Amino acid sequence: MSDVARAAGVSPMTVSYTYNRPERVSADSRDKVLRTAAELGYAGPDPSARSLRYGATRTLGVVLGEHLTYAFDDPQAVRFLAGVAEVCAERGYGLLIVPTGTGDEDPERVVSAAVDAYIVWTTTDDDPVLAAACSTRRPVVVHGGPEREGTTLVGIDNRGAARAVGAEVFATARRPAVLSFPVDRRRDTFVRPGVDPDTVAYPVTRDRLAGYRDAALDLGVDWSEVPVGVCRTNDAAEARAVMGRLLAAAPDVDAVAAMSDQLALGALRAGGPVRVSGWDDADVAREHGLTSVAQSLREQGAACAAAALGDPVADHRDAWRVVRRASTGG
Amino acid sequence: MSDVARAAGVSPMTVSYTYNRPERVSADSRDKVLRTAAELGYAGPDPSARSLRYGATRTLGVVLGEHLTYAFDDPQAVRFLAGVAEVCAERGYGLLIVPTGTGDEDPERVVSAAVDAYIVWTTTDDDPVLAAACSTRRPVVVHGGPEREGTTLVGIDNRGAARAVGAEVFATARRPAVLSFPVDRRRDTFVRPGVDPDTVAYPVTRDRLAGYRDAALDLGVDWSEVPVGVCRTNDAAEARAVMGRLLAAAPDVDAVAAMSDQLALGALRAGGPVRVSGWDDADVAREHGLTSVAQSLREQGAACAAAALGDPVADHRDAWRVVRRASTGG
DNA sequence: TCGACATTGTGTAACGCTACACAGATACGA
DNA sequence: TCGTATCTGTGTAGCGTTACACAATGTCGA
Repeated sequence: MSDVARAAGVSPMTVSYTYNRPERVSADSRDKVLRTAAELGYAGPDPSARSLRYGATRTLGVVLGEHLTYAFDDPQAVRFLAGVAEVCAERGYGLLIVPTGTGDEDPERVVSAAVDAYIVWTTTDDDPVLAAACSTRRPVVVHGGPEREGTTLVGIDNRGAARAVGAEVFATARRPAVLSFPVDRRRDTFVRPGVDPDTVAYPVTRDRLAGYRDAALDLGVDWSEVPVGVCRTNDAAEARAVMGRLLAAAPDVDAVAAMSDQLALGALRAGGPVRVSGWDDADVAREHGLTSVAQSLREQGAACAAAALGDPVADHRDAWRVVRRASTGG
Repeated sequence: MSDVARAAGVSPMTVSYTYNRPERVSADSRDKVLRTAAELGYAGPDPSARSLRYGATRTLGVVLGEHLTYAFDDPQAVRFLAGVAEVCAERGYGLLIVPTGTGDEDPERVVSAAVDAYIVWTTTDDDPVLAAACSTRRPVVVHGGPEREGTTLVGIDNRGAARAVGAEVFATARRPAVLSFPVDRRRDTFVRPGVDPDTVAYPVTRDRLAGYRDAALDLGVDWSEVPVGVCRTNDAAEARAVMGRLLAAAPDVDAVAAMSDQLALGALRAGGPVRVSGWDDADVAREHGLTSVAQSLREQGAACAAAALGDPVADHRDAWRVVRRASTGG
């Protein structure tokens, strides 16, 4: 910048004003500065220096959990991101996907991201990256959970919703079952009856599991007899395989509550149970006549972004409803 | 930082070394510094200042085109992003989605993003944002096109691929048709016969259209008789509607080459033509037995990221193949 | 002719950090 | 006892910018 100033025969401040407050500078100097800048290949103030000076970066950081790679494969996460991106674009904020690799590296690294606030996608209670984000004293908005002092939480009442859809899908069942997201950071797949919600590290998964258990108890079903199939990723093909194992272990299962439409689709394809419910009411649910818990992740993403930027956010706890379709008898 | 230094009774440099070269500092001072930092709520060096000092941000910028919102709705773009994200996560780079709104605002704003390099998703020849990115003198990698002096281009030979799949889908057809992406930034939808590829502003769309025309000419079909349906977004529902209009105008159409599997799916659902081909070989193509041009956008995303970071990249021009399925007679 | 006021340009200082060169202390073999 | 090497801490300078206060000019009405 000082080169440009020298070459144009003005002071650096004039150059600065040319870019930031063009009206503060005479048309003459402005033209001269811009011409000189073009000649010298100067493309405007350096963003890092500017952020340093301003104390703000006009960028939101999104932490997508320990496996960034899964995030883009998960249509839910993508819809959520779309909501965040929408608000960012509107306000001219950048959207930084914070690099988190295998989860083994130093979580403090996340704080080396130049952002004004963090949005954290559903994670575990003990996620070190969440802790690191909080330690920066920048605003932190968490989607789904965990709830944490000093952060804003955006999400629905997963337990209540699970109970409601569970009542629907388990209604006439003799042997209900559940298809679940991972229960801890190791993301093992397994099938086991009566998984205790309290042992689940992801708050969202924990709440949904507890809600399904509520529904089972409401119907007088012994939870310890309810097989739970845990899938590593939110993927229909994997869910189908896990469902196969579940049916091998408990062939009389005739109803499955799944934590996503993708998992539910896998259950349908495994060809076993009569009644199936999903979650999120994605296109795929509509196409396959799947009973599902409708919620707008896009809206929640937008709400997270707005909250991160300091706007007051509406309570989303009741922003869900059960959509009944053929997969639970219409 | 200087506060911490003062409180811990050491110099700022010692604090700096504590974070950046812990081994350069005695265990005593290190502990003292970290303890003091924790007390004062100091969470490590400020990223902006650090970038300024280093002259690098360890962040890659991705420009998703004039309508950020569409990008996340487009499964192709998402897969591409997944590839970029993968490389970023591996190397500890952040991935910044550069805010581009309606396209009306000052394109120079993109250069106000603190990134080390830009990756530009398929855009038009005259995209002002691309120009702005180039003017920063930071490395620019373009996916798909346009080709531009001083930038790296990653992408397949769209014309060749379109010609090949066109030969397949048009083979026994009496009246071929095309379902296309938008032809310019206005993104109008329309149906018109013989759209001239040279009038198309998006290089990728232009090349594919030219390839389809090549295929038509190879079969002795008069291009000016070939109806082209242009869709605003990469969405099956919209494609179905456009296909309906196309069939209304030309009911004898019996083969459709579509520029994506989503568009092809829309064509299938419109229930008209016998032969249909898609593009990208997504899950949806496999499920519906759709002949498609297979290419790995994820790999191309990864290649773009690698190129942006200065790695030499393999040529992707021939990284495609036609997958024949039932939709063109097996 | 003078002061009040608007317009335009400039210098200083600071944003928070780290490369570099150097200083003091300690250890060790000769 | 001395020189040399190693370890640890510090000061300076500068990365590129902009807020702020001020100076230099021009404009205008009284």
